[in-house]
Amino acid sequence: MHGDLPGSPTTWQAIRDVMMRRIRTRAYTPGSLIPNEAELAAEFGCARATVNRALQDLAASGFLDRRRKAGTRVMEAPRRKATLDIPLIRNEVEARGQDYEYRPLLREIAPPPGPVAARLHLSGGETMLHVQSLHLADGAPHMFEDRWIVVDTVPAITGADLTRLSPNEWLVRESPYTHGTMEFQAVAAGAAAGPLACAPTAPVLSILRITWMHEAAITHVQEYFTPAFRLGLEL
Amino acid sequence: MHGDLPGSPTTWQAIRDVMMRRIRTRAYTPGSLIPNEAELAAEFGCARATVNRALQDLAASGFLDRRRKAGTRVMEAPRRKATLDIPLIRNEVEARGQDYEYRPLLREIAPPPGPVAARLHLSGGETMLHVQSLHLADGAPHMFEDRWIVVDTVPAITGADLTRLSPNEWLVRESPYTHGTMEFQAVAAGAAAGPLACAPTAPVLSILRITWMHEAAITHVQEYFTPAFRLGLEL
DNA sequence: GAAAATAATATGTCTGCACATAATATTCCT
DNA sequence: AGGAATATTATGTGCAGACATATTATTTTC
Repeated sequence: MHGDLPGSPTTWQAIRDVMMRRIRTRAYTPGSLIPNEAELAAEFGCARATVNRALQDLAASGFLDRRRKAGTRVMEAPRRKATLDIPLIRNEVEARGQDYEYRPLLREIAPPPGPVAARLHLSGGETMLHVQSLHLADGAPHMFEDRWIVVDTVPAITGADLTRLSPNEWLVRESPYTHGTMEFQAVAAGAAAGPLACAPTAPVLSILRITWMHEAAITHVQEYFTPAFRLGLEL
Repeated sequence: MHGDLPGSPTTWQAIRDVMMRRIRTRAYTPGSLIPNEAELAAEFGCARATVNRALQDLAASGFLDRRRKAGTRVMEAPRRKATLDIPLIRNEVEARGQDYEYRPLLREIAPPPGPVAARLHLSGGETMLHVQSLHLADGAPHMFEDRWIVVDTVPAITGADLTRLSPNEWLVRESPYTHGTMEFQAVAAGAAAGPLACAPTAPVLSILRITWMHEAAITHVQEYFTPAFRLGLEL
């Protein structure tokens, strides 16, 4: 069982990688107990704290399940988590080497429509900033966004210049959020067909995103991507 | 600047949470340097290693940028990464309190079509297992999957009983993967319309997933969800 | 004045030790 | 036998000290 570390430096990352390999290759099978920290420390020739750091990392990534006294076991269904970073549209477009352009289409103060108010836990009488805008890549429509912002939560938004900076970029910079939700679905382009220059029946990927500052809703955005768009991510 | 910890226990998580709050509330502004580890250790009245553990966690989460000698600064655009766990369809359905059912539709040995071969870096002459199946929730169609499996990479699959266990569940149990990719897009139901019992023009969410064992492709799956489906996740 | 050598600094990490905490195993008592 | 008290065990976390490493700042050299 020895021979995995050829006398190499015993950093906690190195130990994590060896353990990861053992999990992947099923040297440790799903559901089984792995040796305890003291034994592993002896095997790797390092301090127990170093093993502990490595195993904590794997547990945080969902590959191990650790419980005091019960020991450490390999997770049955290694809940593969895809980490999908949510880049600013600008960065996403520019990362592909394309030119980014932002075009504001509408800006008004209005009360929220029923579904928006409901999702944000509002009564419906609040003052909200309603913004529609189009994001372009190399001059072609890329994404149309329909956004509602709760003015009470982010008062400074009313004074923001949203002609050059997109509301999302402004919010990211000026208004941190504590949590939020996202929903992906496929819809017919419908009202977004005009700005996206596609057929109203064309299937488009739509993302609904809602963010919160503690119990106060910040914003509600529905994004409609151009029909050809594919959202890719690594596992 | 003191008074954040009322003499409470100084665990690294507590320190992380205090620092997180300072970032969120802009006590530390984006782009700015925060005090170094020694200073923070003095402030919190703990060892430097404890502060280090806390800051490493925040850096791993993307809130801080740390560099030797340069110090630690708050990330300009806290790249929020949504972690989307990829549950087995069975678990996803059952988590909603619905009955899960799996129905195999097709099973054949065939060479891969061009696009599949290209994405898996195959020549096109390989033996592959082609499987189509339908996943149902409470008796209604939920997802249709069209899967190609590289027999050379997973020889045992040819002997697997896929009439009761879905190929995905079999693969998760028997064949670990090293990495993979996912792509989301909106498409017209098309050929999936039959199994999903919807119009061929209905917009459906489609996920393309490819997994690898080192350089060898394992499987290529195209999943088509029922039109009403929304994929939700937390930020 | 430009390039090279040197110093200073902040983070990265390991070690050995101590004690805390949670969960299980064992013993003891009635 | 049943239940409560106690011991045992594996992980969780803290501490102080030491050295490694990357990067920037400073000084020296030609």
